[in-house]
Amino acid sequence: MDAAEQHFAWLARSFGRTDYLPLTVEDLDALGAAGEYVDKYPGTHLFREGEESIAAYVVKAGDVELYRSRPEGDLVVGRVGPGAVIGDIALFQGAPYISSAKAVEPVTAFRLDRSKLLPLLTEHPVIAMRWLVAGLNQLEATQRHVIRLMHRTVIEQVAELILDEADRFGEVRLSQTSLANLLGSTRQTVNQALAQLRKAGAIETGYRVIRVVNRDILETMVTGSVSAL
Amino acid sequence: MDAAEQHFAWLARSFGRTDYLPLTVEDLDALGAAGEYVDKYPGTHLFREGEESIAAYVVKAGDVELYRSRPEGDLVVGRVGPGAVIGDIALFQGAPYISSAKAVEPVTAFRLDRSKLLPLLTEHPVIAMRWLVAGLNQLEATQRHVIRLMHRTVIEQVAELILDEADRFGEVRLSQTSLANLLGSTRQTVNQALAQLRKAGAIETGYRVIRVVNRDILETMVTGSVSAL
DNA sequence: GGCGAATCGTCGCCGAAGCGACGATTCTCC
DNA sequence: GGAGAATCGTCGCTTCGGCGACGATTCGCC
Repeated sequence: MDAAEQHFAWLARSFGRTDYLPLTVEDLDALGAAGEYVDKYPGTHLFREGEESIAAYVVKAGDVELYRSRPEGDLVVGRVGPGAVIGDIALFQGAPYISSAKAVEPVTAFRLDRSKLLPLLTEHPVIAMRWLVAGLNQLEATQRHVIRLMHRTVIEQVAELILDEADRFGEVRLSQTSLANLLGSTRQTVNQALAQLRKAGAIETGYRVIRVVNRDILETMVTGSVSAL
Repeated sequence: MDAAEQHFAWLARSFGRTDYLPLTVEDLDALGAAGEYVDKYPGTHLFREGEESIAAYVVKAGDVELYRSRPEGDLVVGRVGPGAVIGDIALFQGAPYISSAKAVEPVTAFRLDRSKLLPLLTEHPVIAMRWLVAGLNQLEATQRHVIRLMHRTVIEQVAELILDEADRFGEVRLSQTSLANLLGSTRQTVNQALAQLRKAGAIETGYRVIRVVNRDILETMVTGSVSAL
């Protein structure tokens, strides 16, 4: 295992990961040579809506929020973590970025410029297919997002989001305002839902943190099939 | 131009169409040889949620409705037309179909089996990239769907949907029930919105048809940036 | 330790929309 | 052309949630 392989091994593990599409060392080398790492502090942008699309990014660490600006306020269309590819839609359409990407944590991403990306994908079909799989995964997540938003009360949405976002300590480190943005709701309404869940003994709330106390209660709040992927 | 090329020329025109990814005759031949045409009557399924994913489809003609079943009722996650690729998410994930696909008009689609698809994409990078572009277009449409649904009154949603779906005669041939499903709303509420638009002189309504009378009024109903792609 | 900014907790009001109900209209098919 | 199914038009009731407001709590930083 040479240096490059080790350096980019995370790409092989997380980016469009599938068992039937192994990345060779040559693929990884080519990928690594076609871009460079960028670090972003929380609150800074990888790109903004309306800018000319010149690069796509593969997220290595940290969460990125994708949102679109509307006259009435920003609208979060997704929140993605390691392994996700962003900015590629606009890139392949040859159009300006259709959403803004903001780091919500310290983010490390791998940046691929348009000029180098197209030849790379043409010459390395496996990378193109990995990219495809990553895009389709994102599509699936967005469809789930739609489902989560439709025909459900805020308390159901909140319960499901907490189950999804809780880390291994059962904690969700988000302000209630961010939570509300993710659900397309308001802080006040989300707060009321949290109050109900708190009274039911399902969670505890604190400053920028929600702790899961009783997972079962949360799961029963989510009507219908919880694990119906 | 030989027979095969002519026969599959629609693929080159509609499927993940981009200027920088021309399909060669060999590409088209390979694509044509890897699958077969299927015809579906309105109301019949191309595949159903939960079934093992064995094939993906490229729609040639007609509209297909993608929906997921929930205990509370079906939820339409998208409606796609010619050029769209469906069923590929599950296929590449190696998981059961995550949504059902139902023909809402007479549909002709090109069916590609899993076993033939993977080698095809690996050997024809341009096809893989076209596929990728098609997937990303779908992702973009789904994001727009999210935006259309969030923080908007039903009348705004209805106005926008009518503008999107109207054919060249300014007619939308959908029952109000289907329309409501597309928007995740109810028939009654949609009907009320249509009544308002009718009183405003923007549309006329009939049995399974809505005629656009005054496009400008509709556009002013859609708050914010109409053409902000 | 103190000060300003961010976040949380909670009201009350009101418009939007889901839901059930019922009759009128239109289509389809025999 | 007639029967049954599908669709449309419209009420009224009720709940959900957006919105403004205000005070309490917590955090970061000097």
